[in-house]
Amino acid sequence: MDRRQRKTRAAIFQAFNKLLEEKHFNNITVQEILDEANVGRSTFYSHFETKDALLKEMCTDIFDHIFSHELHSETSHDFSASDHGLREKITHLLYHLKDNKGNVLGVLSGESSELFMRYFKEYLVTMFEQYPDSIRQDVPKEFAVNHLVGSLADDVRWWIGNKMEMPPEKLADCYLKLIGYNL
Amino acid sequence: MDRRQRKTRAAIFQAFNKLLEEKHFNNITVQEILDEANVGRSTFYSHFETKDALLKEMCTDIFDHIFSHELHSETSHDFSASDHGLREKITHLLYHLKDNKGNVLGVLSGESSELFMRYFKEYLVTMFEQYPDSIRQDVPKEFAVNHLVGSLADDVRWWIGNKMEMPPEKLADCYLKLIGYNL
DNA sequence: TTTGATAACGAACAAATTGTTTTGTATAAT
DNA sequence: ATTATACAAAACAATTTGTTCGTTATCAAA
Repeated sequence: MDRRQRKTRAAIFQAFNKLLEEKHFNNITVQEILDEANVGRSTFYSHFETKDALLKEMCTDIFDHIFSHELHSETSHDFSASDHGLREKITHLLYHLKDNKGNVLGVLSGESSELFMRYFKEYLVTMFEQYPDSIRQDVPKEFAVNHLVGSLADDVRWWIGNKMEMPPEKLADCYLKLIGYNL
Repeated sequence: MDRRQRKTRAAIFQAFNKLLEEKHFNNITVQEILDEANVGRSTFYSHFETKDALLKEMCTDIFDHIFSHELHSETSHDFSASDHGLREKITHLLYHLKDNKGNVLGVLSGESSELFMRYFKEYLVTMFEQYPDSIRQDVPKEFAVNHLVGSLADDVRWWIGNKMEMPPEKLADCYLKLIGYNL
């Protein structure tokens, strides 16, 4: 990709993210993004079809980044114990979210988290399916998965809304306690 | 309130709700609402300042209705056992949601549930505060409440999305199991 | 460094949408 | 029956959207 393209794309993302921290998605005009990013109108529309598409691409960008790290061997954050458990997986995920604080704060802490949350949950569903033990058998599976994913996503949103003050290990611990995950 | 006002207000609510079942809030124009409700443009704006205000008023209308029933003595749905427990409270709430299926389906099953969920959670917070026993002590209280409220709201959304097939008692039971509420 | 390609700019544009205003008609409450 | 006012319809300015086009600036490759 051309350096110029990367530059504008980054500028638009950054501007959009900043605006999302201040106001709702619906109330942000393309013109505001243009002014904030110092980008021409035609340039914007050569990159993104609509404002919705922009949000969508920004979300996938973030998750592709975070969850690609998630798949690698974990060399950046060292855990003393094994890293195959759900607890470690969640902790790891939270660390990556924290590393990308600047990118997720706007979309996830603001009032426009709806779309972002949808994507987030999609990824979480696949994550939980790797841990069948976490899914209780005494309730319908579909319900159980929805509950695990929904509550984790919501807890994470709360966490981000609180400036990620709580340490990742602590959040993971609290979450696992509340879903009755005892190992 | 004038009968004519009630009539238009109801027509607008119904039209808006129908449209919400079909498409996202953002993509619904005022003109579509007018056509669906057979209401003049000036009339609409004499009732609601904006489209956002319309959604907001519709949400509060629904909740005021549901939760006012919630406060009454429960004569409509008969529970054999006592009705002071969290389990009964939740079951009761679900019944009322089911009674108002026509009003909540659009706002809560569609893609625009964000705002509705916010209101819903506000009411749920006050509900849970009436049941201190449900809030675990081994995690920060704020976190625990957020988790209980968020997951219940999310479970209810899932339930509504599934056409409320699962019986209220069953849903309440599944939820209480997953939050580790053992009576 | 030159050169060809292409990305960005800026202005102007039509189309859609919003929210307001006005005038005349219909319907409510008393 | 009378007075209030809610409604409809149409016209309106103001925003916003998404497109087009001619020009300039920047990149990558030779």
